[in-house]
Amino acid sequence: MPFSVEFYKKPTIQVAKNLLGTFLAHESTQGMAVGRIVETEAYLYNDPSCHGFRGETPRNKPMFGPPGHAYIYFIYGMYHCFNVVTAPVGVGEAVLIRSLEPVEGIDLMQQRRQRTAIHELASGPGKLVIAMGLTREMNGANLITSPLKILPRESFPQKYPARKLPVVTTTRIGISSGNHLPLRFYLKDNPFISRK
DNA sequence: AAACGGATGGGCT
DNA sequence: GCCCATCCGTTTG
Repeated sequence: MPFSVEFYKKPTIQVAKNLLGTFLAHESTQGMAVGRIVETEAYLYNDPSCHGFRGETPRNKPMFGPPGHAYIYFIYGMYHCFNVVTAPVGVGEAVLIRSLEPVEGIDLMQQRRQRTAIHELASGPGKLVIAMGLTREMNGANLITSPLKILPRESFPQKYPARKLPVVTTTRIGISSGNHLPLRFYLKDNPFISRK
């Protein structure tokens, strides 16, 4: 069962931390792909590096909509990044999903990525969008009712039994403003994060 | 092991 | 016209 909207209504930094250890699942016509979220970044309305900072535009529209939806945008002419929308309607905030640990549908991910090494499949925001088969058309998708969902930490108890998950907090990657803010979060010692 | 640069196109000042 | 919330192969130390 996916999270209800209550999960996404909490403060954005809280959601960014709570997403660690949960699972992103996409059921496509090609098959099911599941990845464990191991690295996130928070983007806040009053932060110049946040797409929502200068107000709503056609591109960032989903950020200003209800929480619990996808915000997928095109970057560097070649890639897309996937975000989870947070904050109330009218407030443009989101959590960037930066890396996944492949869990299910690994053969499908390898096919989509044209790579065999497990560590290369989804250890970066552009990579995971490809591995999971996310497309531009899924921008704005409802993460509770659409084929793209987020599942709680307890969803795969045989592989990931309940335990404390130490979280490291540090600065974000690839931005040119707000660099000093402690808004990047990842699971300590996890080998699937994009960068140390 | 780290640094570098090319690919490639939409968004916004 | 410049700036990107990136990735990957190649070069350099």
